[in-house]
Amino acid sequence: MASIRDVAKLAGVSPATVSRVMNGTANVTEEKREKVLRAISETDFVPNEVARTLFKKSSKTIGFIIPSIQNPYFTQMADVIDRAAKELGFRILLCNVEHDLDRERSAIQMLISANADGIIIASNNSELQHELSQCEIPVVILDSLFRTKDVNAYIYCNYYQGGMMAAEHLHKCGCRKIVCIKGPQQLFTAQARYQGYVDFCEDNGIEQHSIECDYDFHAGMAVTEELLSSYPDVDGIIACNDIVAISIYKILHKRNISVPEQIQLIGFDDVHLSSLISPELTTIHQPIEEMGRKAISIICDPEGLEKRGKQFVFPVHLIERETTCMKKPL
Amino acid sequence: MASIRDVAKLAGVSPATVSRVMNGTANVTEEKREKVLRAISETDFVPNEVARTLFKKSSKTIGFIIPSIQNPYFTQMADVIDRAAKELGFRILLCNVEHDLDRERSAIQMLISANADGIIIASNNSELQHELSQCEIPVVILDSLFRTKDVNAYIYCNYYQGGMMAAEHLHKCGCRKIVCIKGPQQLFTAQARYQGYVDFCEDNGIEQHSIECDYDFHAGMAVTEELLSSYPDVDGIIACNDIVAISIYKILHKRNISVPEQIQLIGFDDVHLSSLISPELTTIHQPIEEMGRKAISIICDPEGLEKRGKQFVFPVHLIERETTCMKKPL
DNA sequence: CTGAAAGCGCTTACAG
DNA sequence: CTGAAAGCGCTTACAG
Repeated sequence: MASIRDVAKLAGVSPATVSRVMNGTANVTEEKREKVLRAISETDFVPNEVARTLFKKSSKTIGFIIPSIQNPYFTQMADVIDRAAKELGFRILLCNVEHDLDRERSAIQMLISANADGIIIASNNSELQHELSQCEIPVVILDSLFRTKDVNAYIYCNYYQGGMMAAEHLHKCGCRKIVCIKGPQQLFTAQARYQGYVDFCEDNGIEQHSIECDYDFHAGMAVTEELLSSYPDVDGIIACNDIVAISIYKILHKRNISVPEQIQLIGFDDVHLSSLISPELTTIHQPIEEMGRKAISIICDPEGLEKRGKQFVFPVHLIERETTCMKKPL
Repeated sequence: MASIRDVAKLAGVSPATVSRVMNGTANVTEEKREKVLRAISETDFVPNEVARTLFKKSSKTIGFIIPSIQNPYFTQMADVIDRAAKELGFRILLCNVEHDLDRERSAIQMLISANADGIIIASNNSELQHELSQCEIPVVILDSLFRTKDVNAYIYCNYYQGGMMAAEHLHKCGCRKIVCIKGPQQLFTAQARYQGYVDFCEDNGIEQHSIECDYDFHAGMAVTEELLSSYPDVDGIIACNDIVAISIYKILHKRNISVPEQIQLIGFDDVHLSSLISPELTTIHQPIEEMGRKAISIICDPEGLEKRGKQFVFPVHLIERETTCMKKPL
């Protein structure tokens, strides 16, 4: 690997001059400029980003910490964030922590010590307050609401309303025994969605039934078995997210229970997959694209500074597809 | 952010001593050790990884370059690689390049200049030879076979055999008009699979029919429309991967064409999703776990050195599920 | 316009 | 055992 000194020597100039032509940070005589350029290409020189970062204290990198790389909600978000960051000259360092608190901690430490310029974290663990507070770079907390320093920004959707919408939709469609497969209740997203369901039921004098379930397909399948034996007369299911909805559907299909005729089903997130499977999933749409772009703008835009310490709540909306339908009156 | 000097000052020792107790790289009197440890925790000191990397020329980071984060084959692989790397004290830097050659180039440059300790690249672009050859760190090329330096290792499956197996299976199941939805033919994976199909057809005197299709669901859906109008009497479809198979199924389902009764369908990869959807997908299984672990061991294991420059070809096998079935003899 | 010098925050020979 | 010094590869005041 050629270093800046090798290039300088070959071009007959000082390292400072090489640096200046590379970065266009000062005028250099055309003659030297050309010599430098030639030397760079002859040596296949690539500046060492580590040294640069050490000096500048900025790596033009933003860490994105996600709880699971297997959940398409996060990979879609990663894709959006990636593109948005690239447009502004930043790159994304994706840290998959698989719901492990220790991995989450070490991801934060790693990002700080790697001179990341910001962190977007889709975590729900309030135990990270300490780690998150000691870091001097901007942090955007996605889908969660635990308190940290005031400089951090929060981005999430109106999950409560989403939960309500889901319940209301199934009710309107004629379901009489609606079971809510709620997500892990230590998670903000799951709590809020469930609370929406609960309040809708209370407001309308509807019985409440729920089972807790992790946000992945293994859990979804296991829970469905339990659901069917506990509530043999269920006719509407609210899943905590699309992946769980898909796994619920799988079990129903296997048992020859028809959807939506016998049981109606609604998901949450509206990941691409939800309209790819058959039948297409009725679900609550989250504006993933907008959320991701907002996160990046808070960290990378110069004007983003003003947005820190604030909460950005995005609206959700119902997407009616094929797993729900208006029941014909008897 | 406290630096090693701050800690040293507080503990009344030299920075060298602080470094020694942090890294356990030399004996330090118990007394000083304790002072240092206390100073570290009082200052919330986290060593700057960038400075460390600059000195050591190793970041304990391995880059994993993938063509698309939306394809679960790659996210499953990323998950495996991530875990395997972590076990050996390395971390993964996932670079999603979305099939863009420029992004691919810059990912390689970035990894080199970030002092990555190795690169695993699932790319198919032989134009990267130059970039890949100039780098002094080990490179593992996944799912591809373009020639680079001899020190690079290659990991892939017996795709040719997979293509044959798929054709053979549909033929055995009684399909008489098999259409191969082949992947982009500049890709090694796609070529080899298609060639397997072609050779099986030739060996058995079967007509060949094929349409090219990108490895994603948009392409899959578009191609299916074309397929159905060009081959109205098709009764067997070989998809280039599971995602495309799922999108093919979607269109068939929409057209009320029953699978496997009217048309049989087989995928490739055996991603988790393929057994999650309904009906479960018959597919060709790739040993993703083993492939990922092998890639990491080549880069991170001390003995991995000997494995460089070699090719590791993994076997595939047929997984019969619900989108194919033996037709009853007429 | 351009070079010598200092410094980013670590680590490791080198003395003692 | 421990500190002063040099150096990893850059960049940017500071002079000239």
